[in-house]
Amino acid sequence: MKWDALEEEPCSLARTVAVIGDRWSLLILRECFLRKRRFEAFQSSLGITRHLLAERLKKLVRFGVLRRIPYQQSPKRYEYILTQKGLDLYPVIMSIVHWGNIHMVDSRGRPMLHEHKKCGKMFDPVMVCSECGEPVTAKGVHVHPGPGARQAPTAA
Amino acid sequence: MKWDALEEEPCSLARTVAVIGDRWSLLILRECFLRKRRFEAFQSSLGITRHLLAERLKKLVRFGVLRRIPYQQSPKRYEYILTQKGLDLYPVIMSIVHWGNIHMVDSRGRPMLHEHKKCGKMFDPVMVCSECGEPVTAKGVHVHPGPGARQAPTAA
DNA sequence: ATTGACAGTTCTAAAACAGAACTATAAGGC
DNA sequence: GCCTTATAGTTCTGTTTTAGAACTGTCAAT
Repeated sequence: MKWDALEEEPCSLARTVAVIGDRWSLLILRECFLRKRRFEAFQSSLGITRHLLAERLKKLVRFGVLRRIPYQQSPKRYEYILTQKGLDLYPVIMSIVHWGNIHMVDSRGRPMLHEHKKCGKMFDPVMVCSECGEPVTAKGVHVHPGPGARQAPTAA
Repeated sequence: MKWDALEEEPCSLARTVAVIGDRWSLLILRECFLRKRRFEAFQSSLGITRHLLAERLKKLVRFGVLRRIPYQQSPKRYEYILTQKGLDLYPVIMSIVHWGNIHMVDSRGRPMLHEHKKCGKMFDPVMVCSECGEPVTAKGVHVHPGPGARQAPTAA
């Protein structure tokens, strides 16, 4: 299956994987959420090759996750900032970080702590139901085909 | 940077990307959450090559996300089920699906709807603070170095 | 004895990636 | 004017990963 085919799948997970499901995109987005914006900044803190970085940035711009904006004329220089679509990836990033915090840290503990400005405390993200506010677990959810489901009986 | 190096990074996101940050692992896990368990089932519904499927399953078992369990003797046959570590990826999967639902669906609408058994309603997942229960956004969070932070001034 | 189901393994060609060098534009120091 | 530095890429070559198809081994059913 080609990458392009993934985007066309009738599955929201597959389509999102087409955007962020490679080795570098999520790491680039991590840097974006840490307020990094420039090519050299991404390259030096990630250790990604320049070639691949240029390509990934193009991809993220093409998908509307980042916007490429000139920050000076002569010589023209651009920086990359998160669009609203990109900012909306925050729960994805945070849930990944949280899983890593629980299951992948070594004896030294978490590399980062997160403070919720509103309440002032260090917190973990919790996923709850938009309707009743109770936590959501795999076993507590029932799946139904939606209007965009594929007709053939294949998973979506 | 090699995949192995990713696992060693002092960053919970990087370490999690080492587990799920490729093109197929998340799709395999999607099938697991949809109660698929067997090699042939994964292969036929994903269209992944058998070679790569075998390798990815091994990787997920090695990381403790899946467990390989015999379901019959003679001939020996195995199936793959989610461990607790794997079940804990549910918020990651759901936040990815939700982002796709908002930003990647075509005119036909969502391929899938999710019902919260507890309240009986179709819902969206919402990420809230474990301490105060209020929703979490990128701008409402402040990041601090934790005990596992790298000493050199590099992003983690 | 033959077919089919299942869970893989092995092979070759194509695509993606790593690592390093190179290009283009301009500012600043001498 | 000439040299160095900064930034944002592009180009090149060799290695690794992936796609696609065919093949293996074990057993049950016909």
